[in-house]
Amino acid sequence: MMDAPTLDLMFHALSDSSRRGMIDRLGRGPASVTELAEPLPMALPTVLKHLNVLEASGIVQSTKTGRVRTYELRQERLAELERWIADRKAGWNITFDRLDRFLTEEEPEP
Amino acid sequence: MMDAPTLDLMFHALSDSSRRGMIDRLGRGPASVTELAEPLPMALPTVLKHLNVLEASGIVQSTKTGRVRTYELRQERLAELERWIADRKAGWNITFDRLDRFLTEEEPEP
DNA sequence: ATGAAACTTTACCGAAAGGGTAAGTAACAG
DNA sequence: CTGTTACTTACCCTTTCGGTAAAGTTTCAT
Repeated sequence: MMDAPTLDLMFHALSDSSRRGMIDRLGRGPASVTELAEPLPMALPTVLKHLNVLEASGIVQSTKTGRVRTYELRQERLAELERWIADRKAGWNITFDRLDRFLTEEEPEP
Repeated sequence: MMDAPTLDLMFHALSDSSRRGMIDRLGRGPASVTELAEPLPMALPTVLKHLNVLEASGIVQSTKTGRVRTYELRQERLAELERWIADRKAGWNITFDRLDRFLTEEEPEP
């Protein structure tokens, strides 16, 4: 069960199209800062900030080897988010309606 | 296929726990502004802003009857978001690996 | 016709977000 | 040991965000 602050960070991380672009890129395998920055129309330090946001949210993970830092996607985290949405999308309507009918002793549906 | 600005709005809408609380509430059926505001520790105008954010993103929809405005969830939109995440979670790795092997005429896996 | 209920609008505030420059450090390549 | 590559840090600037109070509007009940 993901807690509220984590959900804040993850959804916020996804709310920017540059960051989503990086995620798309990482979907095809790990990449360095420079590789991730290359298609983006912004300065390197700005890219770094985006990557920090992504990593702080847990969507992405990085390790440094020599002078290059390599980022990779953490699909499990995306899976958790997907689950969160799936739960809301479904809605608890039917279940609660049935429960309510049961508790109030009304007629079952025809 | 949802466009970038829409994704921005939807993910941003979900990045606040008060707004997610409203979504949870709406998962059990439509509700008025007052009902949605009731559990939240903030002034009405603030709640209104949150609802506007949710509605602008398309996650929620409202109609006014008399003096009360009723909000309801739009699960289709959540379904679209879920799909977006699912696509990234899966990763295009396998497909591209196979394509790459095919294009470069390497040996197939043992 | 009056008043309460249920929003709505306006105006303002402090903090955080997204962007940039400039300068700094760390590891290679020669 | 010097230059270059690949990040990293430190600030600065502007816009957006979440929140407020106060005043306005529209309905509904009496």
